[in-house]
Amino acid sequence: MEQVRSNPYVCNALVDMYMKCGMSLKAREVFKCNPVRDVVSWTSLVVGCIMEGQCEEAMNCFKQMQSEGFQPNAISFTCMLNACSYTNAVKEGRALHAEIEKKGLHESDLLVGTALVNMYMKCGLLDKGLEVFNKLPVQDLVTWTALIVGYVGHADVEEAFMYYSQMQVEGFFPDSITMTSVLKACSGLGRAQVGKEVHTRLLAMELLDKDATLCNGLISMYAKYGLLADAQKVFNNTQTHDVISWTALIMGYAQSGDVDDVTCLFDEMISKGIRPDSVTFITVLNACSHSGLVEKGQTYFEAMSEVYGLVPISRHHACMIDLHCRMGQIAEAVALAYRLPFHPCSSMWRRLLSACQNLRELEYGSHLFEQSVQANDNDAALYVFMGNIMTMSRYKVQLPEYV
DNA sequence: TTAGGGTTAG
Repeated sequence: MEQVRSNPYVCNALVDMYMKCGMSLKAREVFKCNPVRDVVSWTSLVVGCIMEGQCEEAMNCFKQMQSEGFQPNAISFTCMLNACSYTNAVKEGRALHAEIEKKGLHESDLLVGTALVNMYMKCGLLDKGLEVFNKLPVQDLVTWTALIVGYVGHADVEEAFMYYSQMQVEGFFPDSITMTSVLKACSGLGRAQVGKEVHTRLLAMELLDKDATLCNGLISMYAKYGLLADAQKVFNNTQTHDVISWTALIMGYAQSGDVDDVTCLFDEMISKGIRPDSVTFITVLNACSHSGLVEKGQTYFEAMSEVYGLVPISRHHACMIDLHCRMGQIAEAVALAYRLPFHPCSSMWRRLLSACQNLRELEYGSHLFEQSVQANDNDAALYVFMGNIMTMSRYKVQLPEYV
């Protein structure tokens, strides 16, 4: 065993394995015992930190590696650029870019170039990402996809489609990762026809049988456009359904206002052995709220924690408050808000005050207004609601005199 | 002999 541990290659592989298995303490132990630490051992440590979401720690490791005299290479730069893109660390990313340019690594190594493009795009510096992309001596499918993903991620879907076309003109054939992003762009484009064309393309590429993400993306896209028959057809033609496929379909029906279909689908999902999750419940509770089904909503809300062990978050509570507000049950809505396990957020205060405005509830309104401005006195909407409540409740009180 | 690039839909 000692012989094995004294071999630097074995030590590096061990650090990498432990880090990738989430055993960072064990990895660090092996790292410390490594007789010949080098840029590879340090990089394994850096990658492990990034995988754990400890990007700041990754940057510290990178600096410490340099202070101990190890020069970063193309691989360590690539890893650090990833850390920057995860954390939006533009300043650090730019500093790495400068070092990379000094060494000419972006020109000699396409993986470094792609990581640079990706870093700028993820951080929202789209023009800079495009500039780096254009200056690369060569690009490949991954580099093009990084560019497209960047535009889609920042809701610039027209640009994304433009580069999707240009990529193909340049002779690069999209794969399932490219298409996942293109599909996401279709949902945000506002033109269902383009989505249908992408669907036809996916069928021709024979990607749908192999990729559940693409199928779910298609269901979701059709649901968003209100094309329920198309969403249902993709769902029916898909071999296996997970909670995401079911919820996407349920969302489509909820959007069309058909609460009976929503509850039927929910029951069917359960009967197939798929457990609903937090998002499924937000969808179902919203559907109940829009249809004014207080008791049904209450039943789902209780089942969420009692049957499925899910802890309601702010959005679930907001649905229940909204449900009572819609039904004019202001006392119940206020009671819910005061029983929350956290302070009501500003949208909840606004929802409650808006209900008071509609109901001309001066007493509840005044009380809620005081509470809400104590929590958030910068929200101008609260003052507007209160002004309206006062004006309208005065009208309500005076009304009998004029009748 | 060991470390690196693009996706995750509801």
